[in-house]
Amino acid sequence: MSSVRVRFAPSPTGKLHLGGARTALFNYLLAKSQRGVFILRIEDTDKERSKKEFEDDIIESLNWLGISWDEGPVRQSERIDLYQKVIKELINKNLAYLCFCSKEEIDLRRQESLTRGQLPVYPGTCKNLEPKEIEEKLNKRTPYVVRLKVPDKIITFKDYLRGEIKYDFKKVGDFIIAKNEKEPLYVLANTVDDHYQGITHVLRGEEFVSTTPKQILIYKYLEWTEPIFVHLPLVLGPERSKLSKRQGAKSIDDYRKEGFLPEAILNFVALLGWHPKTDKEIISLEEMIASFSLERINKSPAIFNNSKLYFFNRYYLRRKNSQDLIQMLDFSPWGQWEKDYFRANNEVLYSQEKILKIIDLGKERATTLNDLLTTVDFFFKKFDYDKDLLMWKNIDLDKIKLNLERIKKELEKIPENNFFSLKIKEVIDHLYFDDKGEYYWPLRVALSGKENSPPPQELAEILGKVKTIELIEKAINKI
RNA sequence: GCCCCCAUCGUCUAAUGGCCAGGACAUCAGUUUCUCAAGCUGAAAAUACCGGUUCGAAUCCGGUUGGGGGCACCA
Repeated sequence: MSSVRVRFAPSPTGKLHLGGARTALFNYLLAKSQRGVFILRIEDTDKERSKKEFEDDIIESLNWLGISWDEGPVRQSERIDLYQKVIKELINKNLAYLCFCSKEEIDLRRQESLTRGQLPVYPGTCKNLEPKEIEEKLNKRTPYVVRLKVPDKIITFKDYLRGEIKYDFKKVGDFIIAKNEKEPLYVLANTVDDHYQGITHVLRGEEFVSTTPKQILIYKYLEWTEPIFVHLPLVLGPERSKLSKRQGAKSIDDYRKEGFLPEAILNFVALLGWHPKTDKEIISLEEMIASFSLERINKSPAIFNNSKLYFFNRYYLRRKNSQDLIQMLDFSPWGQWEKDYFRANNEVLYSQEKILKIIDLGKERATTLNDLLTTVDFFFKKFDYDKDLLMWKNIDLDKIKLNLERIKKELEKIPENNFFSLKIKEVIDHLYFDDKGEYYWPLRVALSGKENSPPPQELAEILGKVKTIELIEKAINKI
């Protein structure tokens, strides 16, 4: 059995989005699960729309996701000679011909057909031009395109997921395969590359089903073996239509910038149209490779919803090693905080160890990398709050003040080298009779300025004894 | 308009003729708890509709409806 060779063949006309990432992932998974080869091909035949920046974005996004390729990137713009050779061969075999009809002419006819509710089929005006005529027109430098002759019949082809699909070539007419000998169109260039790169399985979006018969015709004309076609169900946006920039579809790069983790995106996207055999949905790239199979891809389009992506991101973020997280976090606001707070007070920044603890607390409460630090921002900036925030239930502020003073007194007794959350908690737990909140709540507000925060004893440990006492005093003075 | 594809909880999906249609996210409730988050327990929630085949249909067939894709000198 010949080994599997697949490709991901994006056109660099936009950034990589979730749909493209899924197509890339499925190709990658098929290759890896079969010990095959995964090729990255950049389909940049459209010079108008292809941009280097998009190519860069696609490559960077794939790298970031951890989807690696074995061959490429191969750019179609660098293989023009190959396509030219094939175009010539098709013409020589009288399977394709030069068409000198002007674009305006064709467009006009199409409009007419469409308004009459008919299909715009090319009538074959240039199909049987005499060699002399062709030569004349070429000498006059008349612009032309290359059309493929289509048989007057219905052909059926097999899609791996959908089975036999019928297609009537009468409804298409002789279609254009190249703008000229050096400028092939998608149908041609894509087919030629798939053939010469020995592609065994074409996994691509469902939007390509209708071009498949055209490509199959080329395979037949050239007596090439067809690959297996697997048209993936589309990933639909919340508006229930194909993902596009137009509809505000976010790029992988956008998700990265928003603080999403590659493993979350991968896990999320893998489940769009595919499902492992078991109910285990938290699944790593390695596990996907181990359990991937084409049979388990389904046919119906998937509308993605963000809440599950958020869930995955929270899940992976919580389990991420804080040491690794340090490298991934955006610390640029720290400069500002440092100036505002630490420098001004002539204090030292947190030790590496304490930063790790801060991240530990933040990652439990964050959805993305970006809001990790903001959930614990009180560590880094001056904060203020209304004294009413110190109030717990209906207990009046005088009592709260008393409690804070008691906390302060007790904490002052703890030696600095034993100022740990466990010890702090132990001390506070000796203070209350039945309602912890009378002590913990005002302490939290004193240390964070917020009504929601990680446990106050954790905050105290990180802040250190001096800072903690200072913040408690500040709270006392407010009342 | 024409051609093609698709159809299970709100969303992603499992169940490839046969046990109460299972899981995940989201939602709600309880539990835990000083708050938040996380965790744990539970609830509500679906086979689009109409026929047919069959002892038996989410599953096979036909139609209806709905959704999507395509109809470029884009990919």
